Amino acid sequence: MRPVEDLTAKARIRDTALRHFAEHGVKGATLRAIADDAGVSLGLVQHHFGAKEGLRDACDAYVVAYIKQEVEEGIDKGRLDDPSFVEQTRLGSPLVLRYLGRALVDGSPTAAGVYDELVAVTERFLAGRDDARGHAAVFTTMQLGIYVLHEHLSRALGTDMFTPETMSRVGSVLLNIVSPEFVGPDLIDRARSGLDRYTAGREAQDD
Amino acid sequence: MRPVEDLTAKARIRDTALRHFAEHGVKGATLRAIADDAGVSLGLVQHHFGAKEGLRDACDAYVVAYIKQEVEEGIDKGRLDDPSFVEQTRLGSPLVLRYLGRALVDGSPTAAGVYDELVAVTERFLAGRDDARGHAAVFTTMQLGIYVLHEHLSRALGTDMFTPETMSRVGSVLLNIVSPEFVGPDLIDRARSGLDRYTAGREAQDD
DNA sequence: GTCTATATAATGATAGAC
DNA sequence: GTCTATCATTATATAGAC
Repeated sequence: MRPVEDLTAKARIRDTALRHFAEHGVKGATLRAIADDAGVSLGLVQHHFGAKEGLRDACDAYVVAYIKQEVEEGIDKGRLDDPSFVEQTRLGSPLVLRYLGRALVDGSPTAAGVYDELVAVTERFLAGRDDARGHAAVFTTMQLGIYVLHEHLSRALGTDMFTPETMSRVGSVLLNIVSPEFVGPDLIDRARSGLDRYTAGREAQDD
Repeated sequence: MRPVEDLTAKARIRDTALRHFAEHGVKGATLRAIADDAGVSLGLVQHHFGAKEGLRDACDAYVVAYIKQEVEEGIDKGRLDDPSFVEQTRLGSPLVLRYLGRALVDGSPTAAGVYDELVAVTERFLAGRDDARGHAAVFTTMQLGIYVLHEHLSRALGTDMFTPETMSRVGSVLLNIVSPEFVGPDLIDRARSGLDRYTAGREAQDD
């Protein structure tokens, strides 16, 4: 994990904006607060990103690229078991997911595109079912809803939902709620054993 | 259904604010646009509600009172089969649910209270289970997520999700996704037959 | 690349007339 | 209760120096 001092000012501004947009929404966040928090002047923010819209676009693009890369490395290249990959995901994903959730509510076209893609993937997985699209859409929406409402879920659970322990807990609960009929019993089993491996690995690591 | 002209200006402002806050969030909505849309001056908005915060509080209070009344009449008084009650709910609920979803994201303490209450009710229902609170929290969050992300779900489904037909569709899909083990097979059956009655009644009504 | 200073616009809040 | 006019504040955008 590289220290923040190593990042260029531009990257630092973008990272800070990601946090502010995720927490307050695009309207609620201010360029001044972002500049202050990133340790630069307001002018520099404008210089690098032109307008607020430009900064938002940069955040959108970053998040899409991040997700794309995670999918490629984790699924396509099968690095889901690689400890360094898991660690990297554990650190980077919460912010990206919080940003994505908020962007969905704020009406970002880019985020809408990600949503549509997730629905399409799920629909292909459910191909042949009765109303595959409806099931894919509702299921995807419910899962994303967890990230969008992370603040409330965290309050209800008593801890930040993005901590590894609570992510395990939420994942486990999810597997109990979803019908095995729906996703297929074998997939549920695979997910459950994957979750167990993750939890076990985390506990070993924390020692 | 009473015409809008019958409403006092104050009620009209509040109704309009409900829509604007639901769509753009509190930060994104402007008092001017609300005043224009309600057909009154900016000054009158301030006169009736003092500040933006006051208007938001009024909306929060209205929504809580609405939900409370729906629960009382629908559940406590068992009017769930009464056509006039169903019709009233069908007209009023979409806006209230959209507002509630957005208020949850905007961080309204009142909305957070509603969320907590819903989790508590669900937890009592699941009492005795392993990690009842966790299951109640995740399940409640996923259901609310559907309302929060209504815009995207509607796009994915190809129609506004708050139309009666699509509400039926979503409800039906939901019953397929949730494990009978989780809520209990008898409740699933009851919900399914309730949904069938609702759908049948609606179709008869639409003739 | 980075900063300071300034201009411009939008928005919420206030005051007072009718 | 309702309006118009004005003020004050905040935020974004621009210009230009270093």
